[in-house]
Amino acid sequence: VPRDGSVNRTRILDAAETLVIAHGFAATSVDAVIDAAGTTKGGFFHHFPSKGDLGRALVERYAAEDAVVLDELLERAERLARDPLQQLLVFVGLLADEVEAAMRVAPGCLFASFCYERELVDAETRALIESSLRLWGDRIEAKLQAAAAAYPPRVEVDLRALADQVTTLVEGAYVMVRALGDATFVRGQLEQLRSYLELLFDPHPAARSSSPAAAA
Amino acid sequence: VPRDGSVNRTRILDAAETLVIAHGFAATSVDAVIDAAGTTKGGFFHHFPSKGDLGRALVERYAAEDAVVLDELLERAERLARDPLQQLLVFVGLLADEVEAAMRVAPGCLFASFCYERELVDAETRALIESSLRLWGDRIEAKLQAAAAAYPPRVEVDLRALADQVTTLVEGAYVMVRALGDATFVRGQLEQLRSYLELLFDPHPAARSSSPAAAA
Amino acid sequence: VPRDGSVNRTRILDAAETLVIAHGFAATSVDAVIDAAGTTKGGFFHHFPSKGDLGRALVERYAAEDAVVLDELLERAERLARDPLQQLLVFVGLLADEVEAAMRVAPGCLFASFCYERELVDAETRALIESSLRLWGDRIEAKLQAAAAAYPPRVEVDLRALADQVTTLVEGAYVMVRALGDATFVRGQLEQLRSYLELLFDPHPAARSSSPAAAA
Amino acid sequence: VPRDGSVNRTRILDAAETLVIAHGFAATSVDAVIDAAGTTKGGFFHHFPSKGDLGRALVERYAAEDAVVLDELLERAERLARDPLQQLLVFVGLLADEVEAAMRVAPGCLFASFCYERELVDAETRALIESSLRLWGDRIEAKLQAAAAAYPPRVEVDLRALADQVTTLVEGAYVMVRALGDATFVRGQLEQLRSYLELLFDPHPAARSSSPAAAA
DNA sequence: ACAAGCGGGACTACCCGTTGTT
DNA sequence: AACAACGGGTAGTCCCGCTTGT
Repeated sequence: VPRDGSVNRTRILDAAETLVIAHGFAATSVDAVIDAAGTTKGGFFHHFPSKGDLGRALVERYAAEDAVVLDELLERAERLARDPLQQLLVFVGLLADEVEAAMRVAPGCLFASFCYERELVDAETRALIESSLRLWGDRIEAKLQAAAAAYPPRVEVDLRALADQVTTLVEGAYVMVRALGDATFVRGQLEQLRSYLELLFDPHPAARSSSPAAAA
Repeated sequence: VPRDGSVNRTRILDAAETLVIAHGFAATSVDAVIDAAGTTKGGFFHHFPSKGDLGRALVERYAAEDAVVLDELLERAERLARDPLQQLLVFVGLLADEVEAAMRVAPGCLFASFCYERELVDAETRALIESSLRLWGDRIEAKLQAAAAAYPPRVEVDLRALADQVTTLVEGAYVMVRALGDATFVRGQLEQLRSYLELLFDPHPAARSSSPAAAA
Repeated sequence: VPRDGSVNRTRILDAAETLVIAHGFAATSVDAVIDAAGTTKGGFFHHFPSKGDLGRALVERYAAEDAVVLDELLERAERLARDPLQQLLVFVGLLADEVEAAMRVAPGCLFASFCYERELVDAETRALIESSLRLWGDRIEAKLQAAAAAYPPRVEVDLRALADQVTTLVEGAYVMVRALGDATFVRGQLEQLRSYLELLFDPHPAARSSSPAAAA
Repeated sequence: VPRDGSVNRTRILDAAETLVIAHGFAATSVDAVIDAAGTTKGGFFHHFPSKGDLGRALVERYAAEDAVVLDELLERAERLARDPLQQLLVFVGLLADEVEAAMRVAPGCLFASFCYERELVDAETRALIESSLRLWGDRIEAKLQAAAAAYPPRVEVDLRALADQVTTLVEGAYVMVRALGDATFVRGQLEQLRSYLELLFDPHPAARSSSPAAAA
């Protein structure tokens, strides 16, 4: 192997990811990426024939990491609880931790950054984003079906839409956090989802009424 | 009326809004706006001293329209139902109609477009977005408190977070719709919220498992 | 009319023509044209949306001037002689003067410059060049037919090929002049053509043999 | 033989020659040559210290091949005919075949490609081109003198200019073929030259008008 | 001999904003 | 008040050639 270019390549991707999440893709100039990564035009275009290729590589890497996070959270939830409903509740809790931490680092989802410049993104990259988001829905829907089999839902629900609510809330929370500037916002939203799941699959609804209350 | 420059101004804003929602603000060039609006450089810079001023004007107009929509939906909900819980449920339903229709026209929220280029947006514009989003939370939270007073929530909940879930779901849905390409997605998410509200404020939980319909 | 941009535009075209003939089109950078024309990037791209458009404009102007030269030379030849053969001989002589003068200014034909980067030139520009060169053939062929009607050619000849020999020799001479550095070269070649025409349409071949000779 | 680098070198030269004739030298990037030759940066700069060196090598090889072609055509003409005039006529005919075939492969003369970017070519390369073209003139002029000795020319002619007409017509024809897209064009021009030579050195001009064929 | 990462500069294209002119 | 011409700067792309490694 000649000089290992992957180091430089990774530095470029890291710098670009930060900048894209902060400013958007179009507003992130190649020069800015180069400066942040400490490399040069030549080096950049050696690794990425065009800015569009950088975008695709960015999304590819992000999607791969995203899939790993999903797997890990599910796995941990499955280890921490045996009951499918409990696993789901734990999963949502773990996710809240994860996302809140991520928001403190970089308050934004790379996928959303690209979605908000949708018309300028090539089809391949869009497909990558789509399948990444669908993966979350698929995995969570499966868990929901297991939970629904054990605990019949108290109202008729579209389990797919419910599964997609996880990603929807997280994506929405990213926007809200950017607008309101409060990183704890996600947790609040995911807590609502946990309450919903508990109420929806509650086998003994009447027993609950003992705990009253509402926060300010 | 003598020659009214506001016609031209409106045409520029309309064209710009469409382009910004499609491509983002940074990727929307003044020239492109001019072409789409059918005007010229001179005309543009007569109405907007700089591109940034266009951005602010865009957000201002969008915020004003947004406040009107919020008012109207709440008012209609209040006319259609007397019970605060029912008003909320109606409101969420009306909102689903509204947003789904908006998504077919332009699948995106202007606020989110600017949030995703946050670092580049001036403080005044950001403040405008923030207060717009907080307004929804404020109004809905008030309704929730009324509902909670009438129907003690079956689990402890943060009513503010619950109120914010409306905007969070809508913003998240915009991202998801762009990623998945399915405009009906919002409705599915807001239906979940309705179910959650029903379960949360249900005065007769035990009776539910047989009749899944909403109580009067 | 606002500020008269045609002055600036003409300056750009003049500078570009000189540079393209000297270095070729690809090797002529827009920056070099700008410097030579004393204008700026903005000014340049206002008049020519792309470098390719400059190329086309260059060829268009050159073709128009070329057609004028052809007309004038033919007209002058027709005034200086009545006999079609004599007109042709005069025409070739006038052309020699014209081309030799042109070569001292800029030793090259713009058409040829573009032909030598043929694969990079757009179809419209190529068509323009083609029809310009065909025009010379057409006009000269017509004259040749008149001459041939008066003086039957002494050998069978393709009058079209003979007509095209004028442009072929001029184009070839441009290459040779660039290679050998001798601007008088064209005259020598066109003199040959005159001799050929004289011999070909000579009504009294036998009488000629009295003048022997050959130069070193 | 051990590893022979000359194979790779030749592949580079071949690829470069094709590209230069198609696009010109300046417009031919080293990267494009590398791709077409199937080699790499390292390989290229091993054989050619700079792009300019490639240019010179290209011209050197082309000049050498050109000299061989000239020798062969003259030699064949000398074998096919004994009379110097006939040898010339045969030579021009053979040349027409040769050039027409060459034009179908690559419609252009490498020398002319460089001449049309004259200002950018180094002196050594230019000298090479000049002497190559002079060589044709020298050899043909010698033949013409032999012919003129045997058959006194019917009009006073500059034999050097006449000798140079061969290269001039061929170079001019390359331009015309590129412009008009008709590879048979050269033949037509060289046929004119043959007619001219026949008429010029015709010992029995009067007899011609009835028998247009060539005399033995 | 060849392979590939890399440096930095140059090129085309475009962008935002200004200036005159009608 | 509308508009073309213009100014200067920046964007993305590519290019040549050097260096480091095998």
